[in-house]
Amino acid sequence: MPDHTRPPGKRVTIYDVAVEADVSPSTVSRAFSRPSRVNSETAERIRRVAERLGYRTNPLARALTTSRTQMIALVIADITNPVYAEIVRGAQEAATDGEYTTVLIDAQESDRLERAAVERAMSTVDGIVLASSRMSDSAIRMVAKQRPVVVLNRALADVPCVVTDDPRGVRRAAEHLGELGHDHITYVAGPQASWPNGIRWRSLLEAGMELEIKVRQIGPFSPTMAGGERAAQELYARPATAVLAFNDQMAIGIIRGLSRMGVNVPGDVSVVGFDNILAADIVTPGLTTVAAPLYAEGSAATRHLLTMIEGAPGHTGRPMVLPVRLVVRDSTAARNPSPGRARPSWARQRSGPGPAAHLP
Amino acid sequence: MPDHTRPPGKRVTIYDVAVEADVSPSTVSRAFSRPSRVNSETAERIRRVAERLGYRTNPLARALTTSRTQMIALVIADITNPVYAEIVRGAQEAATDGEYTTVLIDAQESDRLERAAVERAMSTVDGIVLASSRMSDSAIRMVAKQRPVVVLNRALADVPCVVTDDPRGVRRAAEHLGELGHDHITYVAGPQASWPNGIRWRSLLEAGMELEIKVRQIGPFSPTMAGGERAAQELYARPATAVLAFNDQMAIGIIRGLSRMGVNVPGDVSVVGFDNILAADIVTPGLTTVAAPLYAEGSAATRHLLTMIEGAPGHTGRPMVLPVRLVVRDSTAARNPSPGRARPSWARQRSGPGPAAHLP
DNA sequence: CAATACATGGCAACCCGTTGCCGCGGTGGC
DNA sequence: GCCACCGCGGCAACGGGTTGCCATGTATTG
Repeated sequence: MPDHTRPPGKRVTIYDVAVEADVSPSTVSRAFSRPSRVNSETAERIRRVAERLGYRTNPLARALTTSRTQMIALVIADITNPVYAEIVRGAQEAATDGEYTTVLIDAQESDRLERAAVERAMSTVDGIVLASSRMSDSAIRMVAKQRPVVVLNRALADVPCVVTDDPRGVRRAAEHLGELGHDHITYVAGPQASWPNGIRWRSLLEAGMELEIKVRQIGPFSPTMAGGERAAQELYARPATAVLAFNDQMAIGIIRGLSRMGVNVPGDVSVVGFDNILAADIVTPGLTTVAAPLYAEGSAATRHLLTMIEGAPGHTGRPMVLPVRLVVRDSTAARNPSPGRARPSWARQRSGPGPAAHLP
Repeated sequence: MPDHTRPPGKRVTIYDVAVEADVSPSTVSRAFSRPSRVNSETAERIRRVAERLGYRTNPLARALTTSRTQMIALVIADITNPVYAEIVRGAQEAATDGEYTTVLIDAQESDRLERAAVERAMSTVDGIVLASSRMSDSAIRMVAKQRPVVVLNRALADVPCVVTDDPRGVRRAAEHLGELGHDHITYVAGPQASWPNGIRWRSLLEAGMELEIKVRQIGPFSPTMAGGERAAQELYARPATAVLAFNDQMAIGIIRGLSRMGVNVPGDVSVVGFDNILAADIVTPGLTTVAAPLYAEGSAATRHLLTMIEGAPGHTGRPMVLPVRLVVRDSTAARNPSPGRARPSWARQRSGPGPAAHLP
């Protein structure tokens, strides 16, 4: 059984170093926190003594007076959602570069849990990145009053935000589907509380207007594969040839659900997702999707947060917008020109009542 | 632009509460940290005053004397690896239940980064969970000397460990393949530095012995999809009918690689993975795999860590072993009985002289 | 050469709780 | 009626750095 108590001398402090280096504790302190404030030779000597004694500055004690812990909190909605992996990595790396440590908080899609965790962490961290927060605007503003905050994937007045260029992504997806001959796109909505969900739908409305493509919305559904499978059932009842899903997981669920019911993707229906998670590339068919720069999101949000912590104003004017791109894979194809092929229930149903309306 | 400075009175401290409640600061302190030590009416009064003033105990100041921060570090090898998502969730939840906050450290598969990050976090956390550490045994022991540590997925004398029952999982996989008529299993190895990799191979050797199945190993390959695709090429050159991959990502890569070369899974080759990541269920064909109780791993390791922090000895005798189970999907099938089908290079190569030499 | 400026280091207060120890008043035992 | 004990609260010393201010001693300037 390991022994976690240093045998005699406990922990090495600046006082120990001070005695050994024959200077006062304050000089030792300055040698580390303000090297310019002390003679370089003295500083060097102190550093050597500290090294020899194995001194490590105690971040807690330092934090007590400076109220800087060199830690930031990263709050994500659901760690099992692969979207966040890259975001976390980006944030983590930016934090490490700035000599900060990251406290990860998984809100588990719960407003309550998120608030409680943020509350608890708040006094310990120097700033917070809220990625896809489930909290209300006012709750976020509350937090932003007490600590520097950067919000990811959500625009919010008076709080610095980083968002992706979803309108452009949706537009590109719509163009792509239009070029394939689709004149009607069904948006499969995610959580209504999700900010990107609203943006994506409105962007599609707009794109449809300009491109002369009809659009409609179904949902909301849970933003998971299971949600997508439920959406597939509804899609089966009210067929479409082109579908834009709120995110990749739903898109994958939709494809699975449709396949199970005998509907072919992309033969009968084209499906486009959002985010470009890793799985988008390994499913069959490969998922056409709007790729968000996940790593860059985490990184940009964190870097901005760090500058705020260092005292920068925190541009709250307009959100920082990150570019997206459309990744075309195999889940989209030209609109099937021969409805005469043997998929009667599906093909016929589109155009009104018929005997085979609800065949498998 | 938000203002992060409380206008007049800075932060509320026990001293403010003490004045207002007309008691000494120590009484306020005790009212929160040792309620039994103070008259219940007094405590109640103090609590009300504190509430009114918006007092929050400062965890840093508390930590300074108690040297307990109520934080633990969770170190993972690679956050983009989906295996860790569930582990993190399990750990996170256990930590939250125990009123602890989690500091996540992503080592990015780098020994150096891991050591640096652990070094930095060490003085701030009460304990550390090392999930699939890339550090050397001695480095881990070093850390374990200074803080309570629980190691996940690795057995290490003198340090508490939580591992999965890989031998049993491998055994089950081998039995499954044996029942399907396979008399030869190829193990596709992951990183040699990975502790589970060694265990899995040795377990397969053993299981092969008992079940009278021949085994061989190829690799090592990187534990990623790309690594799996490279392995597929080698498998193509030296064919096999049954493959056990180090992990699911490699298994998925193998299936993709083989498919691209015209080899059918499971028709020509059965593939078994390890871990049962989410993607295992959504690829085509669905991946047969040894499911590790990922959530339980994170949870068990963390709970054990917390008991150690609370002063329990930390059973270092034998590792805690978590059960696994075989999840059978569609990537395994009976060994193809008709080598006469049109896949000459593949079928012939196996048996050298006679075409049917190794039929069941 | 006097006067001012600067570099350097020490002193002591401070950050905000925690805790060992002591004292005071009240209660119960004998 | 005396003493031991208990419940409760206060005092003061931490814990480990940080930092404003002052005291030197040396360098610069006029």
